[in-house]
Amino acid sequence: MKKILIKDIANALNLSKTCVSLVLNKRGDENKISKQTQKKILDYAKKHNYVPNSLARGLSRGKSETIGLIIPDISDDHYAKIAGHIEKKANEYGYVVLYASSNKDPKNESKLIQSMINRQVDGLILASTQQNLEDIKLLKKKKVPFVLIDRIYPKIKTNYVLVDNFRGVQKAADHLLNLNRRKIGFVTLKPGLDAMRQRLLGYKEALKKFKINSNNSLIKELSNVNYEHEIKEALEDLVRFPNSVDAIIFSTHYLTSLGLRELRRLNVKVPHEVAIVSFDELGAFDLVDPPITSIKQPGADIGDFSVDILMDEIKGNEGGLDKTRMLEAFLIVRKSCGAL
Amino acid sequence: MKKILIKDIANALNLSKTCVSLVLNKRGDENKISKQTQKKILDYAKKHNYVPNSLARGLSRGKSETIGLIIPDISDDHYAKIAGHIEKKANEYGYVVLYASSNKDPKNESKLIQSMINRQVDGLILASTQQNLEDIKLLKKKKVPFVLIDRIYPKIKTNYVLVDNFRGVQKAADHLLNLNRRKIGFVTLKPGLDAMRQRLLGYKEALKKFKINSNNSLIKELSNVNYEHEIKEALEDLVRFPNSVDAIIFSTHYLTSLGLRELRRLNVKVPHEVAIVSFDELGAFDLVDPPITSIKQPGADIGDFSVDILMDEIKGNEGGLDKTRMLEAFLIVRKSCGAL
DNA sequence: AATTTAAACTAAACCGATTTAGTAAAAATA
DNA sequence: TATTTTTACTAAATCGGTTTAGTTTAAATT
Repeated sequence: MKKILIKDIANALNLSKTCVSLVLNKRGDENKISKQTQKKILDYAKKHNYVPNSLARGLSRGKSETIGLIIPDISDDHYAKIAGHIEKKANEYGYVVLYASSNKDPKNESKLIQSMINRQVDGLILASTQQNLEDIKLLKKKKVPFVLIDRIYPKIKTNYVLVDNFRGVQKAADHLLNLNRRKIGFVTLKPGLDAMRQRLLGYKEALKKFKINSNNSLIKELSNVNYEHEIKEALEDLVRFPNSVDAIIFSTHYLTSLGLRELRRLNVKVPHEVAIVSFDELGAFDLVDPPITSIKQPGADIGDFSVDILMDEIKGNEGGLDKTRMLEAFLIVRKSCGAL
Repeated sequence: MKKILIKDIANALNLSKTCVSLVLNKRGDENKISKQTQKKILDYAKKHNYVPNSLARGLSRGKSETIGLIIPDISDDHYAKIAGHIEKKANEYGYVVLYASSNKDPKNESKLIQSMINRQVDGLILASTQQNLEDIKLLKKKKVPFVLIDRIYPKIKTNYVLVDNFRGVQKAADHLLNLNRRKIGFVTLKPGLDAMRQRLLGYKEALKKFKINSNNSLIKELSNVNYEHEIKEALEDLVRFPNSVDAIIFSTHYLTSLGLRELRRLNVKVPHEVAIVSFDELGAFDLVDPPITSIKQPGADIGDFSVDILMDEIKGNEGGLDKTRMLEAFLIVRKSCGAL
């Protein structure tokens, strides 16, 4: 029951390695290997359960039927969902996924890109830390097929699969405004990420269209490392006079969770006193008290489209068409915004 | 800026490939390569940013510094968390993770195991479908280093990292019993998985110790494919006379979510009329109305221990000591059980 | 001075595939 | 019948490393 190699098949059938290899790669006909010989080889291979050594094959062909996926953190709900879809779709194309989490560290990300490349991945899908301009440029120059998801490098033209953060938040704010909420707070993270910037802009744009002056004291930008503490003060400030907001938009799901806990502590009635909307959601948001109105990101589409584009890229099409797919985020209306 | 190979370094410095390879693998001293030569090689390599081609290296050494991780589904919260920890820990050991989801299909799992092996992974961590006895036996026979997590094959002695499902549920039931709930329902999946069997046994054991006869009509075993529908009828039956339960234990988090929705639809007051406890939890369970008492699985430990054991296994120790780590699950008490 | 030993490397085989550039024998054509 | 084509393969190079078994030169020992 030990591993069987091409050489073994060749020896057993008194044929050359070449012949066996050709047949096993379905290139027997075009190379005029007789039908009988082909059958003999195929049968023998099946019977002895031959499977090629992917490393050897990858080495000699310079490809590996593997794509690399680098994300900030696989244990984050959002990325886990995307990863699941990417894997499924990649499998359909006959590819396997090698994944790695950068843990939001650009240095780490850089190493991982290197590591993926010398593992001969055929392409990369990357939710970048957004602080790796040089690596991305290099990928482009080296013509490594890749797709950036979720995060944008404004200076680089390439393949992107993005969510329309701007419109997403705008929808949420519109919704609140239409429900006659006028003092809307916005709790977000400092704009290290373009996504955060876009969400803030979407918020401002919505207010503008309603002819409401955006008031900076209603906008709370928390530090990426210390948000768990900062959010307490931020919410107290939003809720108290003179701000006295009647609604809050949280720019990401974990801020929502933390924020809601805080609002409860402050004895603020949601949604009567303050309505809330969350960008992105967690599994049980519909069961929360109150169920949380969320802007839902299309995780399945992000996964599917990124693989589709990557496959295009891999299959030659080196025109370098720089495909960008901007996906819509949807508002899921529940009770927390006061609509129901 | 193109890829630089060992051959290139050798040529540039007028040395042999052997010499360069030895030095780059830190085997220069033991092979008596002069310090100067070593420095020359190292400097040149650094300067030109040499990184070995992992496929070539893997092929020739028969190892790849990669471990394979096969789980039912990466987008499941529980497995995503575990995967995150496995990756982190593996990285500490200098390993990379190749992951794949079996989607709960044994055939698929079987293929993935094959695929991982001919990618020369140095070891496997496997949350099996539990219907792959043959493959697991084969792994053992072939002495492939591997660790099974979360799922057990009672017939196979090998390395396991498991959660004590029995004790976990027992704790939950004890807790409810101590709160004077006496008619406790148990909603679970048909016991395809040993974990489910253990949870059921834990429930029964707790009742037994309290001298309560377990009543089969209080136990609802739903089909793995159709539970979303079946749960409705199951809950109605539990809640109505003559069953009229005063508590329910759900054997996994998604049953809890579905179940809670259903209880709301039935206008059952949780926890006043019916207390609930969930095995395993979802991110926002503390925010749900009411916050859900859960039996929390030690995801971090599962990840860490499984990698530790696997590394032991890989680093020789072929004694085949069949290490088993049984981890405790903890009860997190919140309002849904009526305690607070 | 002859022989051993040590230092500092190197040639070539190997890992297990793929692929290029043939070749021998049979069949077709002139 | 001699030549060309076609059929049905095969030898050997290649991918980019690692590793085994030497080799050469200088230093140490007898």
